[in-house]
Amino acid sequence: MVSERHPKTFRFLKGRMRSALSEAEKDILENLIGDVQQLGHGQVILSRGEMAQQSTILIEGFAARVISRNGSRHIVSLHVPGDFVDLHGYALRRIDHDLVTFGVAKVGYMAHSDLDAILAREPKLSRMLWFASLLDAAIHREWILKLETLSADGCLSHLIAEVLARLQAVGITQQESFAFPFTQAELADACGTTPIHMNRVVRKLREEGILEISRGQVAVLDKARLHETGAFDPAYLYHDL
Amino acid sequence: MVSERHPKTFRFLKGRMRSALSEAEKDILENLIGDVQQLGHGQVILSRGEMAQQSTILIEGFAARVISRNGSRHIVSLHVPGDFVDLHGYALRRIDHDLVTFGVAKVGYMAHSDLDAILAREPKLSRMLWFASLLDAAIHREWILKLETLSADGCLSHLIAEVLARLQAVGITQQESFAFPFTQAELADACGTTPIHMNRVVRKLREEGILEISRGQVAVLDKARLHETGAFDPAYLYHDL
DNA sequence: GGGTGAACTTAACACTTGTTAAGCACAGAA
DNA sequence: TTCTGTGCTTAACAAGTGTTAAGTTCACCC
Repeated sequence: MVSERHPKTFRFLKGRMRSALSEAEKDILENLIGDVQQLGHGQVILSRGEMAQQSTILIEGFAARVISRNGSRHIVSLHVPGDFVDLHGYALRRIDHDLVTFGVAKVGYMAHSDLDAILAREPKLSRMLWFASLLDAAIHREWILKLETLSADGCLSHLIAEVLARLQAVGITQQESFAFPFTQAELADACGTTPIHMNRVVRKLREEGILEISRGQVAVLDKARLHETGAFDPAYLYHDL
Repeated sequence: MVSERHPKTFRFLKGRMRSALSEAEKDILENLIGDVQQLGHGQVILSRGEMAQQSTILIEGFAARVISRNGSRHIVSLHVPGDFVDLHGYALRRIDHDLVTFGVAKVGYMAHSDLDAILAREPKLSRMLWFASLLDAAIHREWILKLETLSADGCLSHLIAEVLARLQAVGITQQESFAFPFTQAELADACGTTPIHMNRVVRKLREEGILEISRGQVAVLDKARLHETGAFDPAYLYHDL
């Protein structure tokens, strides 16, 4: 873990809340980030049951919310730079899952006492924080829908389409190829299937010329058909707000 | 639709936020409910794309968030009395699904302009509202987990176990039998399966003496085994907060 | 350069679930 | 009462997915 203080820019944070916040408000938020750490792959940011005194914003890399139940691991959400990965720990206190980094990641911490001050004095920022958690809930609902309606190939397509859209929204990638440090077994954990079946699905999408996944790298070869097989419509990401 | 003004008590609202709010704060919230309506079965409280000027609290009956996609309907969340069913419409403005009543329901409305006032002047209440949406997100995550891990019989068991726990938490039922106006086809919509398969599952749980579902009435015959087949642990409902 | 382990790949078979088709039970309307 | 529609039930078959068991590839370390 490498630690640094008061980094100069958080372009992701600025990028994310672009239209809704003034520069002054963005500065308030940015200055609340007291400590920044570089984490390795598979580090636990916050584990189940912990009472957090701070919340975490993901600055670089990926993170996921992982629930382990009788031996098997399941991924219930994914996070990209700019996300408050455990903002809900602020109001909920106790958290029912682990937060784990995927690949090398940089995170910033925000003390809950500072969030108290925001809630007391900055109604517009409060609403913004609230909005951030509602966006999480909207993404959860879309995951519920995809798990209810899609078969495993559609589910993987949807997942990749979502990650691409979210990365592009924060300006990390313009191309349709990006680093994505998840193994096939972990993709299976996020789609509610088995590694073996995930492998069948990966092969199928590769053979159809839609997608190429190998060694932590994803290349979207045919975005239109990816969206089609994943029934993907980005409206739920509220990128226009 | 029958309309009444300023109902005397909202025991469900009081029941839900019991420990966290003072009586004075509960009164503030309660007085914000401007209009109360009695709705019939299958009424749309709010439909996709609408820009709501108010949010809805469910006082009696059930409601669900329904997403229709190429002809088929899917249920992504269920609501019991005491829930703000579309609080997220306040911060998100545009909503990506329909809200539909199941059975006869009574709802109250809260103007967004009044919520603005709360956010500006009542930090503790603001936090409470935020908590309410985080609770929704926690329930969403549990649904994601159950859809990823459980087969259809586990999924139905989990659904029934959750509804029972939530009804008991707001003090509507002490027994393990309750009115639940959902058809097998609608239960299938909520579990991501087909009506035919839901019927197999209902029969199986009935034959095993775990559950009895008929004509909109559910009777839990063996709660321990229901929780076991549904891998149900109520911690995610945060009823202790 | 060979060994090691993790990730990936493939195959065969069993089980779960979807599909199509049909008939039954029950409540409400005429 | 009969008619009618909706919800429920069942069966047979097809498709999707889980399980078990191998084998392969690749990066990394000795």
